[in-house]
Amino acid sequence: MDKAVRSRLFTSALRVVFMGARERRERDREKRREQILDAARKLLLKDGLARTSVNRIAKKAELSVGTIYFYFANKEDVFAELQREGLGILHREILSRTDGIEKPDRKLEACARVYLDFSEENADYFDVINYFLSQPRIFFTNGVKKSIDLQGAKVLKHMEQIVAEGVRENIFSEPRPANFAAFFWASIHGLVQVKKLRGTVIESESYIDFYLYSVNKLIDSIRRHQ
Amino acid sequence: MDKAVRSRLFTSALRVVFMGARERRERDREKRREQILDAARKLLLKDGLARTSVNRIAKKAELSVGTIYFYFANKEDVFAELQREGLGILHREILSRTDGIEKPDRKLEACARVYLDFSEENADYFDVINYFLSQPRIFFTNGVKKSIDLQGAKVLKHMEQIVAEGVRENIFSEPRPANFAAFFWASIHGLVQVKKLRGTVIESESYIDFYLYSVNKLIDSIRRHQ
Amino acid sequence: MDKAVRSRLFTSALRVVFMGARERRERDREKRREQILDAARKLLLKDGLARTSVNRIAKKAELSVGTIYFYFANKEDVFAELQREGLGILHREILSRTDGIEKPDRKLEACARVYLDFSEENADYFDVINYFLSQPRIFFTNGVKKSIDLQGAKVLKHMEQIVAEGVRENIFSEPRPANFAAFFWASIHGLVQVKKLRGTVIESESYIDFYLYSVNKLIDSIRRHQ
Amino acid sequence: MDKAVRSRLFTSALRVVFMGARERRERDREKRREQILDAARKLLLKDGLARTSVNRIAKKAELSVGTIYFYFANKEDVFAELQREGLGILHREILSRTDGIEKPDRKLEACARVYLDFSEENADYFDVINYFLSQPRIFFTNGVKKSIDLQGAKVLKHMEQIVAEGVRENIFSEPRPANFAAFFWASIHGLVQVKKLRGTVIESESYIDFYLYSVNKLIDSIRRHQ
DNA sequence: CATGAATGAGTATTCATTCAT
DNA sequence: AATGAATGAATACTCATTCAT
Repeated sequence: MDKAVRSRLFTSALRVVFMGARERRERDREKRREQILDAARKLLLKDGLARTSVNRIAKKAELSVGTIYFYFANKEDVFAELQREGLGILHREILSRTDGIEKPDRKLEACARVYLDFSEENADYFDVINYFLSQPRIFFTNGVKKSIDLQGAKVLKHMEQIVAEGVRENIFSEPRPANFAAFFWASIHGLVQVKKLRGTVIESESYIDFYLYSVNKLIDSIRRHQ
Repeated sequence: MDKAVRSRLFTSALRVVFMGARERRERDREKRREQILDAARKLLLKDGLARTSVNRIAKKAELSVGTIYFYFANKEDVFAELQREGLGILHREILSRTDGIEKPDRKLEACARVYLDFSEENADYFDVINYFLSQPRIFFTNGVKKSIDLQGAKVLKHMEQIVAEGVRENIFSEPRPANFAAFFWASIHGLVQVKKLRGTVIESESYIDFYLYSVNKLIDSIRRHQ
Repeated sequence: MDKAVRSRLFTSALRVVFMGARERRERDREKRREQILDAARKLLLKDGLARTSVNRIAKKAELSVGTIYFYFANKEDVFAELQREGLGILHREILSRTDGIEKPDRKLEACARVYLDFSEENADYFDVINYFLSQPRIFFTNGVKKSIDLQGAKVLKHMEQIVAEGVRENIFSEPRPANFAAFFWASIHGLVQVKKLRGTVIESESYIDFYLYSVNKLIDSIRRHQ
Repeated sequence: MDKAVRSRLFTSALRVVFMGARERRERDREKRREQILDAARKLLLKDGLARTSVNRIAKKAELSVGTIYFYFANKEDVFAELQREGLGILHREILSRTDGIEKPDRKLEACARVYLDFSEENADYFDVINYFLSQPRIFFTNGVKKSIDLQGAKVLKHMEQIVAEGVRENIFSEPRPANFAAFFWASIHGLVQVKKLRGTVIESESYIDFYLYSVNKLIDSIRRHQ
């Protein structure tokens, strides 16, 4: 083996080691963030926002408080991330479960079903979203709010397109699809929130019947009558 | 005078004295409770839920902290009382502002307007209601919970009656007025909650336009089409 | 012993007990305040303002943090009290040690000596005063500042009166005694502060000589020359 | 070529290479130090002493925290350097602003004015100086302390020379110019410190009037009376 | 040489609640 | 029945410093 070869080998070996180190670090960082978010999510869902402090997150994540602040600028930032995550999942879910459906009205119904399912199957994420929505007054700084709203907007945009599609196909009659999408979402959100009152205030036989009854009323309100 | 007579006389005399004292005590106790609730309410309306602590209530009421805990088991108990108050205000407001209206559809619209107004003008009462409603676990004693539910049920019942009225007058078509009332309320609750997103997710020109647009869609969904 | 007497005795006994309790409580409160101030003073002088936190004061005083805040509204309030105390002692000291002296110029010199002595014998209190004087920018809220300044003003007022006396006796010539008093105090304060530099920047044989040399220069500056 | 010769040649060759490298390294090191001090200075002037942390210096300097600790043992060490800078600025300022002035009494007055201006215009440098001066214990390594004292001594020396000059010119009468310089500086330092009390303790119309009134009294105290 | 992740004690202040009197 | 002193854990966030890589 001559010098040149040896040198080249050495260099490449070094590169591998260095690349590996940098990559590993990056991966470690991502892992730490996830570790923190996991702890935060668990606490939030177990004890509620009020009792989810940075100190408790740190303890749960088996990290120091300082470390939390190394990875996140704020307590706010931690929760914002969780909300973005949740909205992302919701969005993908909606996309995949409206994909095979032809008729726009069925698509809207599917959206509503996905929302209810999401609130049950991803109860944790739903609660995070719900938490901030039902929080009295502002909690997020503007920048963070914008970024969350953007994720939320994706969901709404999808519904809006379904409505527009229905209008084109002469199934729906609605001059402002965006408005209806917002209305639709606000309503099903309220309906899902109210689920916990079944048996007392909501007397209906079964909640799912009540939910679908309501969703259909919502869809009917833009259905074109011949 | 024999012993028995003397005894009876004595007992009845005692009763008179004790009744007076007991009644006075009762009245004093009620006065103190009111005094505490007054202070709590004032602080709630001035500083919001988060900044209304027992210590501050005590200072405001010119009583000691210990006294607060003599009359209320918890901080939550104080707010539970306020929530009942809030629901009472909402109920009376709805009654009075639907009173002069003839047409059931206008009445429903008025209900929705009252709800929005209440969330703005009595923002702190609204927050208290919302706080306890979006809380996952129950921490009220059964009696307290029942009494709150009762107040809430009154509101729904009133809406149900409006729907039933509309059905009788052939303006609405709805086989289950109670269901629709619940749906209506859940929807407008969601719509009010979503107000904080105006400007980002809710793009509509003005929130009130969006709100009324939505409320009318809701009412349209049970309107009889000729 | 008849009933009336017994009743009166009982009442008076009760009063004694109650008075005692109230008084004892008052004394306890004063004792606690002193306890807190003692701890605060010790820490301030040992570790400096920056390291004198409420938590440390509490630990030193063997009390809980909450208790500190029960007796003082602020960290600021604690230190303000210390400063007031110190200024009070200084004032009394100046009064007593200028009392027997006839000549105004000797009186002023005595003031300066008291200030130096105070900085040595009550080094702790002097340091507290000095600490806040040498603190960059504001530390106290307006109300507190006013109250401290009032104590300080007493000291200055006394010096001003000495100057005015000297003017009346034709020993001093100074149209604005208040101005001179402030100047005099500022100067001797600076001189005392600079004591720690003796041996390096201040080369003079003995510090006390340097101090008296300076004080006499100050007094000479208003002495009437015949 | 014997071993010894080879060795000597090798050593000298090495030295050449190393000297170059060492020098470059030295220059790099100096550059890094400067880079750190620049950042520290900027933060100090922008946010004040309290908010200038090592982490923030590192961020500002676009270096890692570790690097700061490679070049400076302490946070204090960084500020010690800045203090030297501050004293240097003060010295140069005094030199330049007494330069054109003829009369020694006017020169002294100018010194006093420079001191006041410095405390205002270079408030943060003044704070650093004051901070270390009013600190009770020494925490500088001897070398650092010496170097600071030297800078401070330069300022005093200059004042002493002005006094001596005045004595020679028969304007001043002062057997110990060094003593007076120290006295003068201690006094104006006290006067500047006391500025924050204007409006309460210092009642004078305007602080600057009070300051100049005082400075003139100081100068008068060594002025030869004919 | 340089990095930057990690630490954990530290900050002032608030809080619901207890309990001896 | 009422008081009010006392608690101490809790809050979000910062800091100087260390150390493996």
